[in-house]
Amino acid sequence: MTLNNVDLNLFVVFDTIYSERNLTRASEVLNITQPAVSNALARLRATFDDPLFVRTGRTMSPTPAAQNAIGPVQQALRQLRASVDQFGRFDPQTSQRTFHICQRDASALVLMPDLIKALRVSAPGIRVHCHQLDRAHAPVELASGQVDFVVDTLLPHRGDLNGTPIYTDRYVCVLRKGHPLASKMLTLERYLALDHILVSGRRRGRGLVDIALGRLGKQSNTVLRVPHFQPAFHVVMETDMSVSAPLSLARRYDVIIKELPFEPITLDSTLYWHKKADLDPASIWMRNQILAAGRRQRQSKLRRAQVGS
DNA sequence: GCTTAGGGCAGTAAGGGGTG
DNA sequence: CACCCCTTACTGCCCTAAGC
Repeated sequence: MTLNNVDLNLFVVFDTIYSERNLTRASEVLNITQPAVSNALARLRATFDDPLFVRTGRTMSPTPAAQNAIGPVQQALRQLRASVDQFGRFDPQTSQRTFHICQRDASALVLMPDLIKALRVSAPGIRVHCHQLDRAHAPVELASGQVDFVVDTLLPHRGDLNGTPIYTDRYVCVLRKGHPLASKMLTLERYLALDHILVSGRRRGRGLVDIALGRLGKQSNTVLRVPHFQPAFHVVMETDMSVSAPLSLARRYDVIIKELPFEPITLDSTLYWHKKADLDPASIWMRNQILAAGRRQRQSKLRRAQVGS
């Protein structure tokens, strides 16, 4: 028996006849005429190559083959009905869905604690898997469904992706507590004299800070290059080196924060998703959760203190 | 895009078997 | 034997594919 040649409605008829043990009552339940049920039963008999139900007095008794089939059929129908009921709905309280998010460590460090804290309350069954951002492959991964969301400053423009800003951050200079410059004004000369850490996922090329300094005809003294911010902060806290990092991230460490002594570098974090997920209730719900975490991030920044110069 | 032919399914009507 | 109820034959409707 191949399923593509079988009308799956026949299994609903099978289940109803089994429950009612009577074709006339089954027809009333199914809201079709009795001969229609009889014809459906004839097709079921041809499909299963078994009488399935035989008349014993005034009832239709199931054959051993029907007895064997009814369990799996009823289980399959239950699953189908549950799927139909769930279609187009998303209940965060009961969902077991896993969301895959590609992002850099900076946005993960800023967004995830707040996002996950909120999810543990509103959606305890939901899982979040964060993946390292590969900007070149991110659009393809979104299109294939391997990844649900990408958080990045800028993705190559594609018509099949949608994006909305989450929060805007700006770069600041980070020093350890007790650093010789901790209580001094950070001038451009003093900044250029520091040993710097460059955080970049790329193996070569200038960072945002050196691009800005380049416009002034200057260059920082970069002595360490790392792919993530977390090791950079730990090195800063143990040495007299400095790192230029997003303010919202710097605030999470016990460090001295100074405004950069040149043109401000802003960073617009954007949430990207594929257009095919536009109307997916689960995707809509998660987008709102991420955007809400971004809003809370902005509000907490406004509430907190000024940065030194 | 329209027409037509064919297949599948449900409905009606009639027939027939089983039961009380 | 009357009644219940299943099966069968026939009909009409709908959908799909092929041809133009």
